[in-house]
Amino acid sequence: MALEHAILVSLAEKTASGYDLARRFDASIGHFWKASHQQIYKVLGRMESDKWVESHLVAQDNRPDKKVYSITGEGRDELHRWLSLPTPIEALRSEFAVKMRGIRFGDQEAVLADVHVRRAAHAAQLAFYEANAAKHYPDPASLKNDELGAYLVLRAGILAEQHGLNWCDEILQVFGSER
Amino acid sequence: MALEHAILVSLAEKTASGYDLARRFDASIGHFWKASHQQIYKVLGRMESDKWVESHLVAQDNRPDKKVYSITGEGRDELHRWLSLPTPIEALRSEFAVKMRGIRFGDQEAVLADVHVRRAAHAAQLAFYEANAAKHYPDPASLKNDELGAYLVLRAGILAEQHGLNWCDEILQVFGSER
DNA sequence: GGCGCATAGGCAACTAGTTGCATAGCAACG
DNA sequence: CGTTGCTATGCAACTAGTTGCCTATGCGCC
Repeated sequence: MALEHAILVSLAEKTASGYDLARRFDASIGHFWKASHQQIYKVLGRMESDKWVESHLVAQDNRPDKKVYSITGEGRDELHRWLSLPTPIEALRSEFAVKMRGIRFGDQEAVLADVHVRRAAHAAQLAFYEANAAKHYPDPASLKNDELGAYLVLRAGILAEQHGLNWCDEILQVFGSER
Repeated sequence: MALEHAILVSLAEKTASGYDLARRFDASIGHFWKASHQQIYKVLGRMESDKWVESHLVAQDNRPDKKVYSITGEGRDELHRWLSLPTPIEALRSEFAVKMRGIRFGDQEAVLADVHVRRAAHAAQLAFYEANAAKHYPDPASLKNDELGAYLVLRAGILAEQHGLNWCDEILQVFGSER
């Protein structure tokens, strides 16, 4: 499982409560690794027994108490070890691709309507990423070391959305329904 | 779950035994939906009780008997229904992206070596897809209706590998280790 | 004759992840 | 004063998928 390691990366960047992590997994990190808050709390518990992270309770004004987690030395060792491991090629699973493969067994118009919806979603996400890139990394040539990771995955997001957009355009072109 | 639907698409194209399906999920379909043979046999059993598929035993010479599955009318109805449903945006999960985000917490050289390995894998897969495309679809303009699905996902494969390749190149360029 | 390999089908145990729900404090709205 | 909504944490039950193992036929190789 890599959720542990995604959490380690996130906690290495900045300490956080389970709730904070859940929000990070809804936003920045969530663009390349999704996790529900239930899953996060469960895994945090296991990681704490493994001594990869430790927590302390923080009382807050006007809000419930929270448990702030931070990465331990052991956690950093594990992260370092994992980063040097060869990454297995991930099994990509695309329900959308399954549909495209089977398009001739369904209602072509309905499927193409879905393609249009996806195309719009890719375009919107691409615009969001590009605005982000322009705002936070106006000068990629002079990036600091601690910004490189976030920059690289933002670039991956941009490339991925362009890829998604291109494929949608090809599909629509093949069926001659560009509009 | 979409494995059922991936199997329905595959059986709608051509009847198959569980073993045949497992091989298809290792090859063509496997490029966008992975499944182990254990998972396939399990799901086929459920699909048969749901009347989406039916099987009959076929005795073979010099080989064990096999159970050949074919899609039923109900299965075709279900496939048709599913194809018209809006496709949820899939949660992409990239362990590799998690590593890139966390690269500063590990051994940079070791991680970049992994990037080189992945780059080579993408290049090889791209060459494989392109050879396939040249062989099977030399003239994309005159595709028959029953070839469109397979052609479109092959194009998706090509675009995806180019995307993977581009990202690896960007990473290596940022770290100035193109070699 | 033993070994590896391809074909063919499966079970059992486990892990990862999802869905649904529960609890609780406090703020803002009407 | 009740409802909605955000913060904050978590359990229970379930589903999907993985890992490891097993059976069996028959071929070719050494």
